Amino acid sequence: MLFLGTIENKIDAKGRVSVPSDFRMATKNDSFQGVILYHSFTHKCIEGCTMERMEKLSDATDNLDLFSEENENLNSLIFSDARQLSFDVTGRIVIPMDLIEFAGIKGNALFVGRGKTFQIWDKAEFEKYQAETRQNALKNRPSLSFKKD
Amino acid sequence: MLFLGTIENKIDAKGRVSVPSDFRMATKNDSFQGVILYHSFTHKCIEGCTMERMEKLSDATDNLDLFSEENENLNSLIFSDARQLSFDVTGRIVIPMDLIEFAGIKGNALFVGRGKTFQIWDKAEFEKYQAETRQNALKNRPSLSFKKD
DNA sequence: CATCATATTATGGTATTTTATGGTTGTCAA
DNA sequence: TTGACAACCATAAAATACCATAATATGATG
Repeated sequence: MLFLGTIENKIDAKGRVSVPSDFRMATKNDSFQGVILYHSFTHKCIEGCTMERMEKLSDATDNLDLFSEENENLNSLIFSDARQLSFDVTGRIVIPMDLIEFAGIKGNALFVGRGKTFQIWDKAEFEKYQAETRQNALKNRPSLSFKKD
Repeated sequence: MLFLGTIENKIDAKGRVSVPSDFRMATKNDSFQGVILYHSFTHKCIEGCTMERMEKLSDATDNLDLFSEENENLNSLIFSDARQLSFDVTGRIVIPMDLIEFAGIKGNALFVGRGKTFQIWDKAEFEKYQAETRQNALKNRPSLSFKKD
C-alpha cells in the first residue's frame, strides 16, 4: 500500500499527533506498527516511511564497499538520524522536538503522501514550497507517462 | 480489465455515488477493492485508476534516491493529491467534496471509461468539453471535408 | 411472445463505529 | 523527587457500515 493524499492534524504541546488513518492502514501488513521519521535532505520538512522500506534502504547500502566513504556518509546521514515511532492505541505518535523545530511546525502538521514515503510539513512552509515548485513540476509532466503498461 | 463505456449515476448530499458495475468488475482481481481519485491536470474533471496502477507508477518513479529534488517534486504532485476510496457493500464510494467542487459536479456524475483510467464529469461540463474538442478536431483535419461537386 | 420469478444494481435513510483530540494518571529513570 | 514519557480514560465529530426499498436487468416458462 501507498501513502496517498494530504491530511492536516493538530500537534499538541508534547508533540503528540494522530497519524492519518489511511497512513496507518498503509502499514497494517508490516511487522512494525509505526513509522520511521528523519529530517529531509532537500526540504524544510520531516520525511517518513515504513520500517520495511528502511530495511530495503539498508540492503541497498549493504551492496557498497564496507569501508567506502560513500557507505560511511549514507549510514551516518540516514540511519543515525532516523527514529522509529510506534503508534499508540489511538493511532498517535510523538514527534521528537528537534524534528518539529527543523520543519518549523507550529500547531498543525500537514501529512503529505508521496507513495512509498510521506512528508510532514508546517502548513505555511508547504504552501510556500508548492508555490515555488508546482509550475516547474507541471512543465515536466510529459515524463509522468508510463513507458509500458 | 479496462474501464469502458459511459455511465451516469446520482451523487447524494454526502458525495456518495454508486461506481458503475462494469467499473467495479474491472478491479475485482485487485487486492484493494476500490479506486484512486485525483483531480485532472488538464480538464475540469476527476480522474481515477486502480491501486495497482498507482503502485506501478510508484515503482516507476521510486529510485531510493534521498537526495534527488526532481524526484521529490514529481512524486509530490501525483501522490499528495490522490485519495484511495474503497467500495462499500453496495458498491459505492464517497467522493471528497473538494474534488466534486473542482469538477463542478451537481447531482449527477458521469463516469467515462478511458481504458486503464477513467474520468468523472459533471454532465453539462462534459458536453461542453465534447463540443469544443469536436470543433478542434474538425479544424485540424481538413482532409475530412467533403469535396463539393 | 407475454408474463412471472429471480438476481443484480442503484439509491435513500439511519445506526454504529472509527477517528481525532484533550486531559489525566501511572511509571521508570535520572 | 521530579521530570519525561508512555498508558489510560473521555468525548465530539466525522466516516462508514447497515438496513430497506426502488429500479433494472436477466431468464425461465407456459
